[in-house]
Amino acid sequence: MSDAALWSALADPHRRAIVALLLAGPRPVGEITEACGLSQPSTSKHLKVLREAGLVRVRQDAQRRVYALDPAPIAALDAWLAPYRRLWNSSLDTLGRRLDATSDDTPHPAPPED
Amino acid sequence: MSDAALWSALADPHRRAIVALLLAGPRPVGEITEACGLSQPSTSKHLKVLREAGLVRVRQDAQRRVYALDPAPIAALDAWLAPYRRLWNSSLDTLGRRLDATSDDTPHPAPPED
DNA sequence: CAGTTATATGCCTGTCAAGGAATAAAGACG
DNA sequence: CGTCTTTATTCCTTGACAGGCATATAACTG
Repeated sequence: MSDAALWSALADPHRRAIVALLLAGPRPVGEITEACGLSQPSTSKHLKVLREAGLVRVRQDAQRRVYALDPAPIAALDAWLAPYRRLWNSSLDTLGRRLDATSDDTPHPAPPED
Repeated sequence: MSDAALWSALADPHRRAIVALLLAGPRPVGEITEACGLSQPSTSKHLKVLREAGLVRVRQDAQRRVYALDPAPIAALDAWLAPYRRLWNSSLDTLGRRLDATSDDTPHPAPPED
């Protein structure tokens, strides 16, 4: 529940690396271990945290356990920062100029899309 | 710099509370202290972390220090989760949780794309 | 200047999380 | 059944961090 688990899970750089790796597709623990340069027990522990935060799901394949990303909690993150997104959108607008112009929202659809 | 500072700053619930409070507008330390039910030194320390993560800026007003949200780092967060957002958008599509059987050499071809 | 308000810092302590080594558990396979 | 493989768990140690208290710093006031 608590996005507390979500935040603290993603607070760790190794865990973010795992999540980023799983973005490319499901992986068994061994591959995650190697790709992230972690020890096997460490990987298992991190995966446990991610699992309990709901960020990953496991599928068992023989002795292997294939971990896959569950994007739902990240959607929660997205929801969390939604209010802030509005804020920085407007602050991009009024970068150096503070015009108390008319309340006519200038629809400035110039997305600096990179 | 490193979003490491950003993540670890936001990992703390009190700090998230402060950030959420500042979303409504700039506040001096005293108000933040009271609104979040923190002690004054604790508030100052949290604000220091937020400051070093670039999440807040200070403006000095007599003896008071008015803290305001800086939305830029949150934009970085948004950029971070952009790839995942695509993922959960598409997973909304495939509601019926189909776990792909990528065991041996499943070529993993065309998704049923209806 | 002394005194007062508002905020920041230092020190100390308890707590919690991470990493490493060893080991357990579960499945495959001769 | 014994063994190998893959992953999870336990124990232990260490380091980081938050909280509380006292105190320092800065700015205003008289």
